[in-house]
Amino acid sequence: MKLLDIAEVSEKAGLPPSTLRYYDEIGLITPAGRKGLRRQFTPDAVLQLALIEMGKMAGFSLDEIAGMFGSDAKGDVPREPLRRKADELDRQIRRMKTLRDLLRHVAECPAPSHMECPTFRRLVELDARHGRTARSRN
Amino acid sequence: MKLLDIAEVSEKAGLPPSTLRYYDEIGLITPAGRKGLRRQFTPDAVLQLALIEMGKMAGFSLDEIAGMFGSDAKGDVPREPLRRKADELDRQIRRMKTLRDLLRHVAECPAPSHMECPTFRRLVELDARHGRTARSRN
DNA sequence: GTACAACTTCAAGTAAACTTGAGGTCAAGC
DNA sequence: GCTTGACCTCAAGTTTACTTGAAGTTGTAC
Repeated sequence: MKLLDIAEVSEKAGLPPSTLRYYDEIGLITPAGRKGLRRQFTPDAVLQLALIEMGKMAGFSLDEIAGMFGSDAKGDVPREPLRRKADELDRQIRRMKTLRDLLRHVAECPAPSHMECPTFRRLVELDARHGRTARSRN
Repeated sequence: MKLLDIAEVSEKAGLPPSTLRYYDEIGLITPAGRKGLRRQFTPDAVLQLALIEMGKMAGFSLDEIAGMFGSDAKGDVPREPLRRKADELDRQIRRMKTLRDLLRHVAECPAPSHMECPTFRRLVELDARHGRTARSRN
């Protein structure tokens, strides 16, 4: 299997080498080996990094991401937490759709101030009610 | 108009008073006035905070959020950037749906390692292609 | 009119996720 | 076999978004 060095992975994943070293340091990714001091990665590392980016984009911490896909070795990621994360994502997607609609509305709405626009208020209030149970990032 | 003191707003918004003070300090929210030293807020502050939470959840920085809804006074938030943010949100929503599907799949899939599962790989690769142009959080 | 709980300010501390820089190592091409 | 550029390590610095704590102030209830 052909191995890639850090610069190639960095390039393909669109992340600086310093980030890859950091991820290695915290155990989020693991080089397949070393050539001298230099890290060598399998091509799958690029895929793994795409996965990590996805997790970050969804607001998960690197720790959480490690928990989801990291314990590959054991073969047994607990399923129930994963389902809960998926449900959480569904709620988050709902809220993001509301925010998207809000932004589009504000871009169109002639009201002097958003807070005076009933459509705007309705959307925020709707979210406030449904968002109660959803996770907030910190 | 009846004003709320910081504890009431904190309670209704589900945020600690220290956070409200911090948001005030950075100009993200503005108390309607003071009673002695004490901040007094309009009921709308609660709505505004819900809006801020939504923005945070979508991965916007407090600065970006201020830019979206903050310059209320001027009455003229530039529309084009807002539309672009909305489009960005659409892409993000697409990726989050992929991640959600991935999580659900991993919770079900009997493959010994995700990376060996072709369904898994296909989903990640699909995202990697589409995610290229999308914003990454930092 | 005094007690006190709830507010206030301001400086410093914290956590996550990196980046930067100094000083060292080494594989590859000439 | 030597240069060189790309890698390495490790410590310290950076940014964002807060929290904490000490020391002071004040509206409200008694």
